[in-house]
Amino acid sequence: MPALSPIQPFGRLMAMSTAGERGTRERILEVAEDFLGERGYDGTRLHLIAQRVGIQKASLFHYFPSKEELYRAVVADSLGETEHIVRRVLEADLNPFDKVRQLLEAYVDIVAAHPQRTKILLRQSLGDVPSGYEPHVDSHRLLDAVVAFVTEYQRRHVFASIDALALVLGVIGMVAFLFTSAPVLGTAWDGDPLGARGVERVKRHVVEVVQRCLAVEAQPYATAAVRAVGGGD
Amino acid sequence: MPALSPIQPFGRLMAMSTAGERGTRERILEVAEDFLGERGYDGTRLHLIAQRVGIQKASLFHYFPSKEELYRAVVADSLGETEHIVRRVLEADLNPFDKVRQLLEAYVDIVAAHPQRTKILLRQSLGDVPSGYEPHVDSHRLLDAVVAFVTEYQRRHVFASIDALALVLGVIGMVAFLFTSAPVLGTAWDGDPLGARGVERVKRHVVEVVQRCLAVEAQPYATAAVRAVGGGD
DNA sequence: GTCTATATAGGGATAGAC
DNA sequence: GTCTATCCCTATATAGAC
Repeated sequence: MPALSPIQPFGRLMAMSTAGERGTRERILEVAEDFLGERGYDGTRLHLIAQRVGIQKASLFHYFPSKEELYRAVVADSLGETEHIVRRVLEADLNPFDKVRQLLEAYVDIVAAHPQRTKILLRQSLGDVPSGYEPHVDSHRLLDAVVAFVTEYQRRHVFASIDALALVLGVIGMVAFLFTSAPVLGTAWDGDPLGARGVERVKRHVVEVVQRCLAVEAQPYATAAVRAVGGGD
Repeated sequence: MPALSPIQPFGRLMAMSTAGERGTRERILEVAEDFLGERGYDGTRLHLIAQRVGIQKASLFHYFPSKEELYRAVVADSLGETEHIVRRVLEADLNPFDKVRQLLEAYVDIVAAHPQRTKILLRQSLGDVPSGYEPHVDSHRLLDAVVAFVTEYQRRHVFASIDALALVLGVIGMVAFLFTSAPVLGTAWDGDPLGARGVERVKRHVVEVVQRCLAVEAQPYATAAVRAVGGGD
């Protein structure tokens, strides 16, 4: 039988059994990710995971010692891929505004491709984790890297001096909420936000917002603009 | 756990029992709001609510027929106050940019004053509701009203023609995430985001972001807005 | 209206055969 | 590695005394 490493950075890609079939363990992770995103940790029922995978509930415990360990495995998996992709863009050789664009587009793509993961991370920030679970330091590292990138170009006056940490955190929340809320709140949203057109729409919007926020020289427009147009009715 | 807000919105004021003392029912709602925000619907334990209120678990069922009904009562309460405040600003007689500012400041204040409510609403958008629960139409109405306000001034070319629905939804997500994530993710965030300074920081940031987004002629790389100001009228 | 005691269900986890 | 059967606990909810 194949060696199943307990921790798998991008495990799903390579942890195939020698028999060539797709690992049951990987299938469990997929299904669990779905349920954890959709229903949260407390709302996730192991027997439903087993049912969808097509095994008995007890068999789950052959692969994961507990519900909490299953949760940790799912989270580690999710974070790993996101970090990998974001870092690659971050380290690319691009001019800063293009890098911002690519960073955002890549991020939106990830979120759109794995909405359940995003929900899990959102839930984490809400404190929806197994009791006694401490949030990952990994995500901090990634966050810090992005903030550092922004700050560096602010120092050089290429980006406007907007609150960098707030901007980055805000964008994460913005993207996450756009995708998760649209099915519920967005009656006016045209079509499925996770569909091709929806993703493009989110992408376009987020890029525009952030580029406006980072554009230098665009500060005192607020009241000025409205007066210029003669607004205020 | 932090003390709960002394402010009593709407229903809680009048739903006194004939016994005449300060409503136990209201106290239950307060505590339940706390737990529902902090732990989610599935994660909320009735016996803990009872414990904190200082009654027996069974007594809860004297006031609410079920956990789900308790949840509905909490949500109705929360939504009511938010809608009331936002609408008041929305209908005020202000120039559009000032209205945007006040709208945002009021919203941030509400969220900061009742972080648990925000979490509950965020959780709703994640689908974290009692099974068989259908999301509120009320919030749609409010959302539509805000979007209509933005759209109207876009039509008049006072606001830039950015995706209005995405902007509004995005801001909601942004604010919510800033408050909920900072305790978890924001190691670099200076102090408690829900403290006075944290709230001001969020407020300042959100106002800046949105005003940049709505400013006409402030395309990335462009300096049109600055020229407009510099040139005077 | 609040309590004690209990009913009932369901969930996570284990034992052990195959 | 997967199954059946079951343990054990906790959670919602009810019954009924005071």
